[in-house]
Amino acid sequence: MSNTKQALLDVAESLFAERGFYGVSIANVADELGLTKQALLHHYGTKGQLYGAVLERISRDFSNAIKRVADNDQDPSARLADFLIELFQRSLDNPTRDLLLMRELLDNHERAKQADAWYLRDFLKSLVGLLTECPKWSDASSAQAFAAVYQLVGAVAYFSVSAPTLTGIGGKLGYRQVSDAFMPQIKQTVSAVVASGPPSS
Amino acid sequence: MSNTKQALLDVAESLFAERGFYGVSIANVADELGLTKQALLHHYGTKGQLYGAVLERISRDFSNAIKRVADNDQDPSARLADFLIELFQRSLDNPTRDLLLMRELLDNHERAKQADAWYLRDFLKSLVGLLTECPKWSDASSAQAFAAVYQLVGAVAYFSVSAPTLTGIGGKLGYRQVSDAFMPQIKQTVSAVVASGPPSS
DNA sequence: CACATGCCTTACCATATGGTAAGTAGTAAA
DNA sequence: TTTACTACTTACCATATGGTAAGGCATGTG
Repeated sequence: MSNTKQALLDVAESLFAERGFYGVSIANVADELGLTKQALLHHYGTKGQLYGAVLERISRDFSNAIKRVADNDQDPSARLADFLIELFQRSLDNPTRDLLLMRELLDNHERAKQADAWYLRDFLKSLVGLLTECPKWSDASSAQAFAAVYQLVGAVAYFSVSAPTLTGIGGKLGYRQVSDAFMPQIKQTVSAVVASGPPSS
Repeated sequence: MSNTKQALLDVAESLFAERGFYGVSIANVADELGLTKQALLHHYGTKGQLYGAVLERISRDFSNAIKRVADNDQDPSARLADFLIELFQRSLDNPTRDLLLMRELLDNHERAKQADAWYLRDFLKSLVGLLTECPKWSDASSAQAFAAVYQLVGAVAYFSVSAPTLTGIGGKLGYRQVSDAFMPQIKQTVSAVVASGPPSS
């Protein structure tokens, strides 16, 4: 991949995350690099293809990260925690991607519905698998395990995209404090969920 | 408020939730009612004002719901659960609003940052207040309480906006099962959080 | 040298968009 | 009957947008 092509992808990822698909014109992206939009169209045939390339790269990075975590072999509950902490760390390191993926969840039901293409699919499958390996969860239905796991993933994703707003409300210091408190809190919740098993109906 | 004005607001809310501010033109909204966009501009001077009116109505409804729950006087942990269940119910009843508010969280940091205008502000304040009234949380920092509460709110909001995607993946039946499992799970997590207090550092 | 190929530009275009201006039909008060 | 107001409409416009067409320029390659 050429240098410009890569640079266009970077800019596009950042702008799409910030303002969404409709909020960004291809001219906006090209301008950022001092190019014309036709230069962009030379590398990526249409706006849709550019957006697709952005998603594809994210998806690729995501699967790699999953594999990395999946390869360690502790007990299920520890790996469960590791998975979620990996997710959380990635969110803190690269919050723009969470923005973009959240937008994708809102906008593109059609694409998201194709389970194969959905970036979270393998991740959730791994998590549910790990949870049902835990003693208290061995008899839980997959729907129960999924609900438990999705609750945790959702908490992290929502917190991540809230960063700008929370910073605005609490100031940088306030946000920092909450952010510091969030990670241990999630860990503790994971432990509690693992330890207590599915809710008794 | 005139009949048409109300109808325009309804359509706008639904479309903005579905496609976002930039994804909807005022002509789209007006067309839905067989009107011209100038009819819309007659009632709401600009597109931005229309969007503002949509948010304002949601915010109003939201505060009313908060007051309703705040008026019952059980013990803190039960009211905490009530608050979150109210939130969850509202989400299930009216998922489009969650979409719209999530978009607002992503798009409009400036508006969201004005704490006064942020729809969740009072809600979160109530929740944090209730949590710190619980015995185990009396010594927790406000950042800790906020992190704990935000985790729960985020879980619910994220689940709500995931509905279309989850339905697409698991089918209507699968989504129904997960959705049924989600509410008890959240309740249990609330209990666990309240009971265990902030994580020991 | 001729010629192709990759990267980019200027020109151009059809369409959509938010918004203004001006006017029309109906209704109600003076 | 005039006046005024509400709820619209048709006409129009400047701007932005995604995309096409065609060409320039550099770097190889035969």
